[in-house]
Amino acid sequence: MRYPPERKQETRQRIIQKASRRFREKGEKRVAIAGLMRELKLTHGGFYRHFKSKQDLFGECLARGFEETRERFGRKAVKDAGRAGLRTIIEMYLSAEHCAKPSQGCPVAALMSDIARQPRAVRVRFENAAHDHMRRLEGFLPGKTEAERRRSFFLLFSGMAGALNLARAVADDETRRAILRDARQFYVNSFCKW
Amino acid sequence: MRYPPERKQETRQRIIQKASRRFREKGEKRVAIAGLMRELKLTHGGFYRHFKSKQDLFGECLARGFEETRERFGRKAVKDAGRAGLRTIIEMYLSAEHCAKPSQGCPVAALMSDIARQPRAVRVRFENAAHDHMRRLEGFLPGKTEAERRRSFFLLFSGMAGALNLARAVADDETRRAILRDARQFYVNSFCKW
DNA sequence: TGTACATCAGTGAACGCGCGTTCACTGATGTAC
DNA sequence: TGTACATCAGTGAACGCGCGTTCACTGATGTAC
Repeated sequence: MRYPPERKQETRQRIIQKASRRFREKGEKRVAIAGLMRELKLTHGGFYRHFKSKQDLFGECLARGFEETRERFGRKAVKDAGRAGLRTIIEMYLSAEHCAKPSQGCPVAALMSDIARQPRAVRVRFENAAHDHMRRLEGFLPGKTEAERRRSFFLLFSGMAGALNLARAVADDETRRAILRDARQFYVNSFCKW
Repeated sequence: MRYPPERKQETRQRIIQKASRRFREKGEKRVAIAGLMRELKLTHGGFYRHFKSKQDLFGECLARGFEETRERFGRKAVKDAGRAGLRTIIEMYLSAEHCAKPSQGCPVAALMSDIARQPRAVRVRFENAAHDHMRRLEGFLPGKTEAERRRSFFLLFSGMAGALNLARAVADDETRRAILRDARQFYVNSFCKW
């Protein structure tokens, strides 16, 4: 059936949104196209009208993941520019809530090792999305030059993503809370004092 | 055929060693039992004489991964106790070489997001292996009490694992080198000055 | 305004493949007598 | 010392399932006349 012209873009965006969450929740390999489309009340065949391949979709989903995270965490931070905003961002990033909901949080934290294993084409898209993400957070980052802020961004977010992942990996709740608490303190101390 | 009694343990260890490397290289989902056994010149059926399931093997492999990393990185650091040794460990952990060879390096860095998605039983084993790893590195860690050293350990290694993963994820060689260089500097500054 | 045709998002069967696990079997070594 | 039997690491076919991708088809809407 033919549908109104804006419908295709809508469907495409619905697929990306759902997939982006599923990927962050389950990992790249554990999300299946057919299951994904079924969740959207579509059939798997139509998928290839929107994406070249599963990998292509995965690439899109990384950028989308950053956007979603900004919407979730950025909003509250925006009222406080610079240092205070950064503190808010760090505390939200390393919160018990973000830890408990990988599907709605930072794609780097949720998909770190998956991304590292992707073919170059996907990693190029990841790098672009990460750079774009950085530019949108630049106002919060310590550093006088762009290069310094870039350095802060990569250090802070890779470190926090590592800590968050470790917190997700351990089995004991007390250990998990301790990891998050210590990391909040450490990253606030290290990055909110410039 | 029946084999000499020590043979079974040998085979078990051979499986763990090969699997541990394959897992770190490809991720949990992309390693297949049959392929793994074929690499060892065995057939897949025999696998279940040694392990209850693939998950069971994965659990074993995490502990083995830590051992291997200690053998690789610890040896050079051992001559310098404390601060100087820790600096060596940090520089090796964040080296271009470790970055390029996930299969022979830290299992946390290689499998971070995979571990976070495992069922509780596997995460319990991971946590135990991580604690054991910490105890063996305790002599290098800053902190007066065991709790302080534990805190240092989790902060330092989760942060470094995040940075290493990010370096592996980006596509551009220059960006990768910059991430590693900045991280070496940051973690040496933060942890080798107590 | 009405009619014939083109478009193309979405359908669902099918292809070819790989995977984790089970199971009846093999046969060299260990053990009981 | 010699013989009969038990053991069990390893074999390889089979089971049941899921996956990414392709493709002929459908049919409501858009377009040309």
